[in-house]
Amino acid sequence: MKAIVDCNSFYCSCERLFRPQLDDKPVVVLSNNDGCIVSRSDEAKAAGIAMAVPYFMAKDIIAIHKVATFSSNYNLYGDMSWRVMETLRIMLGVANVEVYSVDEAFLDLGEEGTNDWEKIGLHIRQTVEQWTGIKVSVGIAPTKVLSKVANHLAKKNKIATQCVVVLDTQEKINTALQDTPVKEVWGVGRQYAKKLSDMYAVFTAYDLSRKSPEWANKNLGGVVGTRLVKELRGESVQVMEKELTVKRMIATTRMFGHTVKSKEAIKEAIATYTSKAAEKLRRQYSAANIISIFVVAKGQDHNIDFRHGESIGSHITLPVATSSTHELIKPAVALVDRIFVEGTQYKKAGVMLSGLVPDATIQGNLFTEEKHNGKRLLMSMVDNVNFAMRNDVIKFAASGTTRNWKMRMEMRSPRYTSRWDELYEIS
DNA sequence: TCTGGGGTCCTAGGACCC
DNA sequence: TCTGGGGTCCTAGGACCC
Repeated sequence: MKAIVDCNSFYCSCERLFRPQLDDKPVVVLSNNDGCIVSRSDEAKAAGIAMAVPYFMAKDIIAIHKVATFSSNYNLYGDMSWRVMETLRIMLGVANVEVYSVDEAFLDLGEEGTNDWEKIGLHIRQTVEQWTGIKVSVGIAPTKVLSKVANHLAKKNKIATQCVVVLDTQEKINTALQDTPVKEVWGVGRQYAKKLSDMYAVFTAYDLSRKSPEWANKNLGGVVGTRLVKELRGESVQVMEKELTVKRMIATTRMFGHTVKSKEAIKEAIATYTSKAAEKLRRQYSAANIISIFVVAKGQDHNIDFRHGESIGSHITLPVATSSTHELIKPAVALVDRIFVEGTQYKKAGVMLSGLVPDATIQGNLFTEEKHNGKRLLMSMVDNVNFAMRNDVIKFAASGTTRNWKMRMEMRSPRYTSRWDELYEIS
């Protein structure tokens, strides 16, 4: 059996840990730049605040219902996430926990059919809450996709289910699938949901489970759809990812706090994002072959995908893969000259590193001097100092010092669990 | 006036190789 | 007039996830 453990309104729950007076009050957390609402407590949902709405559009309803509002505090959420995952690893063994996202993990519960899955689910939920203070929902079923369905039902019905739903018989599975609109199935997004209902009269997860894998192969994106239907029918084809996987692409992209029209400011931002991306790169012991940048002008769709849109992006393939900030910054900043247009107001920029390889086995280049991924040791020291002291104590001059393009973050709570000078105080 | 920031997998088609 | 049969690698683009 597989389980998925999903933290309830994760970012809001983290904020409440240190403000228990907010426990039964509406709470929301905003995205970077205080742009949209990305996490809502049940009370905020009940007040009618939708997911992902722009903050400025929700301000009225927030005021009316006195909703506690926070900027996102990723240091806090990251640390709490680690505590939750560590609890699961201690309970089930490292090999049986697959961290799926900051607030979700799949568990492998083994195959014995005699287990009391409800009891196991409840025990997991209670232990995580007791050890970390974070409330979770647990879905248990024969496959990953079905466990997601179970989890969905647990969250929809917290009181009756005690946040644990088990689908261990075909009967329970069928009932659950009939209660689930097809668009809520994991792997069915907006496009497929529309196609399924408009063209094939598939409205519920149950309808989809009645289709054959061959049908899915033809009409639902090939092998992806095939796997999806098989999982809905109880055949486990999505295996647990046992090993820590390294990322194949690393991106750092941000909206600016205000629009920016000076080329120098754009270059500072690109240099800063490159430093951030390079840190992520070194954290997973990778080096990058390709560096891409993009900018988004004021009028353009801010959601534009950084891999597309030739006109605003540019990339360069490096002669030799590297993870050194200084070797990445120079070409990244040079790319700004290619795409910057004088007189344009920009609102967003980003850097993306790809063509990633392990930094221990970098392919040399016949035509360049061998440098051994220059200054790897120096970079490690910079990373260590920045980690131990404070973000960006040491930075590259190209990143600038004024940074008037930096994003807004006006309502962030203290980093209670990861900064000595921001510890929770009891008076 | 103000709308996030990351990631994944898969497929089709073109270039190129023998 | 006729014109093989495999491969691989890369890129662009489409879908999805949180």
